[in-house]
Amino acid sequence: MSKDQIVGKDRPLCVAVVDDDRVTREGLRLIINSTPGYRCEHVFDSVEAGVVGLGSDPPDVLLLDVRLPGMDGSQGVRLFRERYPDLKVLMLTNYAEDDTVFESICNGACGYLLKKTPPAKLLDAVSEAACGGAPMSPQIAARVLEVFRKSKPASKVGHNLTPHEVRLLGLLSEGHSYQRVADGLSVTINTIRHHIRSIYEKLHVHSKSEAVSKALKHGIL
Amino acid sequence: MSKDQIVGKDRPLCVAVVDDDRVTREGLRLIINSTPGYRCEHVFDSVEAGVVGLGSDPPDVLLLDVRLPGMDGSQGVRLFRERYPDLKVLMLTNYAEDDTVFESICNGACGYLLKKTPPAKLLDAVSEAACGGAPMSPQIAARVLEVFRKSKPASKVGHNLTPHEVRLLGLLSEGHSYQRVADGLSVTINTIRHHIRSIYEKLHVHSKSEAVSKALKHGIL
DNA sequence: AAGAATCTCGCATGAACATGCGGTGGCAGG
DNA sequence: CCTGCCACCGCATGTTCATGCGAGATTCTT
Repeated sequence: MSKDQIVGKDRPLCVAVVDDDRVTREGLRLIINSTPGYRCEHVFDSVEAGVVGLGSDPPDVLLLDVRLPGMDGSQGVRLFRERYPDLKVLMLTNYAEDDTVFESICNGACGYLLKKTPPAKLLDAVSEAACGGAPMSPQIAARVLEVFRKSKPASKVGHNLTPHEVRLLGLLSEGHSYQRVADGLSVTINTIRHHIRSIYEKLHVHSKSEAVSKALKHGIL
Repeated sequence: MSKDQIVGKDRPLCVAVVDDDRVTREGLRLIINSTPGYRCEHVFDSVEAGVVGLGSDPPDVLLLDVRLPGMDGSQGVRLFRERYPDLKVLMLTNYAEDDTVFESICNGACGYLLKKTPPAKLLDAVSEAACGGAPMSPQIAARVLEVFRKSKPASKVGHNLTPHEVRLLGLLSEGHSYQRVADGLSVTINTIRHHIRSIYEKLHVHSKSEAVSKALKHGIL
């Protein structure tokens, strides 16, 4: 574990917490401060308080609750990341089903933990985040993978298309005309037309845009 | 931890291993069998050997090496999943940089671990996988998130398009002609033309197919 | 009340496309 | 050897599209 690269050095790993629940907040602070190599100096009850409270001395890692009064954590992560580009933000949530998972990730969160994560694993996750990793509770990771899979669904299935036809389709999707494609591939425009015909038959479409749409949605491109 | 839901019950968690390196293979078997609640009865040195060797009694979890002689693990995972739909496949790899990560995931792997993962964490991951989680080494998770972010980049940003224009674009991507869209929306074809013009300007494209392509890639549709 | 944005509609012209028909040659498998 | 699949080439017809120029209506902001 690359954990040792940080923990155990002269400087302790600095963690801040944003959570509207006082018990959780202080509990985390206690856990962190009672572990050698970790330090928690700042806790806040909202994103708004956090962005001003951190000042010019940001921590290494921020534990950020998802559900907060005022600005949501899933939105807030963007604020923090804009102000402190090196800050690693770990989201905390009670429910793996929460759809804000994806929003948070797109906004720059580097990890996502369930609040029921035991202290030892939580601290593990903190140091892994500090090292550039992306610790996630397995339930949450499962949801991410699910979406990930859907985004690249086919990948070689239903693929009657020949490699040539795929390449052609790719060029068309970039907005090239038949003539441009023909020139690019050093063939005649008539050849292009022929291939397009085959593509249309195989994809059961009748226009360039429909072909492109189908190809993209089915992961052919 | 939902681990307790499986481990500790009457039936031990059954694990199989596919790895071409004998030391790794037997090492894993030893680790697993020397831990209460886990059982490893089958180890194989290739995907091919695994798919026939498992027979009609598949394990709960399969640890599958990525790099293998013959069929790659990243491809093999599909085979295993087709034959045993309930089987959870955890990929093992030496390098987090490996691009087969994504291929494996799309092919049905439920998790991805670095081989240097310590035994305790590995067994943890196994039981988490068995419970439907998706354990991933943080370095690998970081790569997944990176790709994930890129795949949903805009989603509400750069969205100059008006709702009408978006709807129009959607219809066009389905292969409808201007006239059909016009009829569908009860407007003239000239109106459609005008909107298309605006869309082209905003997306900086010059053809239907390019517009559809850009819209799909940027998550506008 | 002025201005911006959006939606509506019109016309004209050249370019691009969809689809019909035809043909040659190569290479794999039955 | 023949049949199918693929890549290549040609032509002709009618349809659709891209883009130039206009204009009037609504709604929301300033």
